[in-house]
Amino acid sequence: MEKGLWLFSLNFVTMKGVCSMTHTLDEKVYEGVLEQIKAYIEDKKLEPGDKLPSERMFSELLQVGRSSIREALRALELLGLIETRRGEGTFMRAYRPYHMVGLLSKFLLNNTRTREELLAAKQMLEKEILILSIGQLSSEQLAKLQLMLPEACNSEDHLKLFTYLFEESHHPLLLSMWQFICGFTHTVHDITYSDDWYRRMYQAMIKQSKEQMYSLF
Amino acid sequence: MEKGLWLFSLNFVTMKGVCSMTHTLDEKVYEGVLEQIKAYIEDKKLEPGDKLPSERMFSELLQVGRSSIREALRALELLGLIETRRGEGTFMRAYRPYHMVGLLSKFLLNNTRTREELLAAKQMLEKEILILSIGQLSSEQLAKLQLMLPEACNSEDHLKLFTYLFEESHHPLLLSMWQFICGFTHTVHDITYSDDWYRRMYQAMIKQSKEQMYSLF
DNA sequence: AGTTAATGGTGGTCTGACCACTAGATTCGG
DNA sequence: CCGAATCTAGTGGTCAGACCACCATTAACT
Repeated sequence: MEKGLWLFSLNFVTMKGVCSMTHTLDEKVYEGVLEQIKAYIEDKKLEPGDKLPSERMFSELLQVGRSSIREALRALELLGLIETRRGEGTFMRAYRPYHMVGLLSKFLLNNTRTREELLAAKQMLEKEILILSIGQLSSEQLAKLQLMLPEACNSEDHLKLFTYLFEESHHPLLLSMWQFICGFTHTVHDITYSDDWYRRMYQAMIKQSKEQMYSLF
Repeated sequence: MEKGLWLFSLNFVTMKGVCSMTHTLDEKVYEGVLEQIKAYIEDKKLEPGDKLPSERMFSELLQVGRSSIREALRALELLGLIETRRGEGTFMRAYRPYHMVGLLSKFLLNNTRTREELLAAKQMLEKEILILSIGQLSSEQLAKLQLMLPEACNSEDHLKLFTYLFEESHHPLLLSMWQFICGFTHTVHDITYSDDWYRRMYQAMIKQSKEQMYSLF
């Protein structure tokens, strides 16, 4: 049958220490499975959208129980690397950092959910993206930016403006972190900037002056 | 017996659509279990080191199969929230994101785009905590800080130094974010600062000069 | 030809069983 | 009486088999 060409090299001969140690001791099976699946993905050069073998197939290929396969797949799903559709199968998925950020934050915020922390983190991200954007925007982008300057202290406009900045700077990780925090601060009292603040921000952006930008915070 | 005071409210009576839908459709059982376990932890105020009920206990309490319990626990383990010891049980754990980080990094080695993003985010956090620390440290803390200045470009010392800063500033959210990112950059080539950099950073801290601090980046 | 019914494959879940391991109770020997 | 060896109950780790709900395809029927 030769079903094991790239096969699992761990076999648990547990009798009296006779144990073919391809794996470090105490390594759980699902961790080994994870390695093998990764190897499979790389070997077959699977890309987002491609279909993975079924759980039963993997189970037979790797010679481990289906539950172990499932635990490994669950890990990959948590990481946002695969997607499972009941009745269809398991598919590769484009890696999206926000998945990870959201997941993390969900638990991070259990211990640390003081308002001040969230606001500080949010402000930090906004400051950072402004600094990163300095000198990076074309005249067209600057014009767009000017149009987005809020006339009133409107939180929606604020959201739009910074979303635009994050997107144009091609930094999805920072964007997702910021968006997530915004999701929380939205309910509570949020920091609001004055109209003047936005104007000065825009001036600093035009003049490409980091000092002026920093002085805003 | 009254075993279900805070109990799971989903019960899958699958006969002919008689199904008490407390959960949104298509939610997987293990996701519901995750919520319940989280609620249990908060309700019982479990802290790092405390023991959780056994898998079989949870299975009976929540009226779901043990495998579903295990999938939820596996997720918590990946997130670094719990620790399982064979023959002993499942225990709470101080949050350490490195597990998930290690897993993820195995799958993202080749994505340079992601790598750059992570480094940028890391640097942003380090800059921020330095700024936040200015003027907040006592003379004793400054002395400690001075002792921690790395003589060589040592990544371990770097880690210690910033961990100290994050902790002293009582900003666990930023600390967690930073630690998480460090987990990634640890494996790959990391940004390193020169000895001189650390000295100037210390000088800026003493002089309480934001400008000097900013100029480091 | 177009609609409907049957089929096989898939992930999702539950059950029961066995293993290796640990800690505490029990027993034994001094 | 006390220390050491042993037994035991409970735990996580794993597997196998079974069922379910779901989906896509195919086969059958009108």
